[in-house]
Amino acid sequence: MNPQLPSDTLSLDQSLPQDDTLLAPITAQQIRYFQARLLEWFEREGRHDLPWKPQDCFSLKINLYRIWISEIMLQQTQVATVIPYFERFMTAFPTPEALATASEEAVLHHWQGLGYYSRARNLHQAAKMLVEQHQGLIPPDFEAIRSLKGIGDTTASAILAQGYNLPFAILDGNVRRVLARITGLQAPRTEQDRRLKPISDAFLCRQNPADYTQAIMDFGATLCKLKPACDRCFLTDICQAYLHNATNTIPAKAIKKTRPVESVALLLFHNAKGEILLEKRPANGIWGNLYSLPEIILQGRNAKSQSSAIFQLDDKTYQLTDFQDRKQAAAFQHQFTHYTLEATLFTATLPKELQHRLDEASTHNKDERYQWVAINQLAHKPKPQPIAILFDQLYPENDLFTP
DNA sequence: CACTCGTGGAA
DNA sequence: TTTCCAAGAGT
Repeated sequence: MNPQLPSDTLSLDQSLPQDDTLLAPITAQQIRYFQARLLEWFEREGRHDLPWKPQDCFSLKINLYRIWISEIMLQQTQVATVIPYFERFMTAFPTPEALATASEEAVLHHWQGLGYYSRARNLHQAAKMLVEQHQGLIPPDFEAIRSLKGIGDTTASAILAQGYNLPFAILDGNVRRVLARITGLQAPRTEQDRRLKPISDAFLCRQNPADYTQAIMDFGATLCKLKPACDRCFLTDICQAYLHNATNTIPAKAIKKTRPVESVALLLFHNAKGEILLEKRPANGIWGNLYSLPEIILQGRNAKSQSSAIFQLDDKTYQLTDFQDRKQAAAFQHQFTHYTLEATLFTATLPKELQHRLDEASTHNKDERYQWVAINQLAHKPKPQPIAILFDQLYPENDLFTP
């Protein structure tokens, strides 16, 4: 027996919150009924053709690797969006070793357009650790894989449940919707997740964790959606949210916040060779380590970043007003989840002393923050999506900027 | 623990 | 059109 398995003998009365936040008490009978109907439905109408599902033509190691990659891509991202990215990624990096030995730039390039780019950077780092410490084979050990960058509680559990058929319960967006509605859990967002953890554990079908985990996610993604299809649902007779006409208020919705606006100027410089100047963005903030155009913040989204200079070389700083021949060439808006970006594109010429400094630096260091790149090489650089779209418009003869 | 981090689908 | 938010994790 694996000593790390969650307890198989937990008592419902002790582990579940049987109080007034539930519309009705949870019973062992309700759980057995839920598992049986869910697995029966999954067998008949589940999504059995997802490309990361384990296949006999792959080894255990490769099947686990594919499940891992898919789980990272699927974080906060819908299945239909992920599938083409997954196929391209697997062609480029078919094994953990291939991913570990690739450059971060190549990994980010295959992530371009998918968003949340820290996933790609963490994945690359985790692949190196996996190859070093476990020969590329994801071990059946929760703590070991949980310690890898980018793998949290839900992803670790999903990998063990789907890859090793081990009884680890997940708590993702699907499970949150499904189980909050089935049990009728009415609680604010933070308290809700704390309550749902033991509930997810209790509902897990320990005879078949792999199918159960895929089943509850398929159910949440196709029927028990944000706007649920209760008219086609097979669980309305035990769904407390349905029985109390509360599927619209369960689970509790996030508090909505006003989106701040950030205004930036983007600079388009050409040199004598017809190359343009790209900025490799810092590793931490938005679009970390992606290549964009040199940027000046005109109006920040918080009080801290009200404005910034474009270059700071030695003691001299360059701001928008230093480029007196600048001409506005384009403007666009880009909506993030948490703020709105307003960008104005300017063409300008680079002062000669500044151009000399950049030429010197880039011949010495390929990882320099500012790099001259030929137009026909732009497609190979990982870019933020709005920058890729902008390049598509500026250089329509090269139509390879967006994935 | 509240905030940060992308993009596109759905209504 | 605007708004919400999806197979979350890191800080």
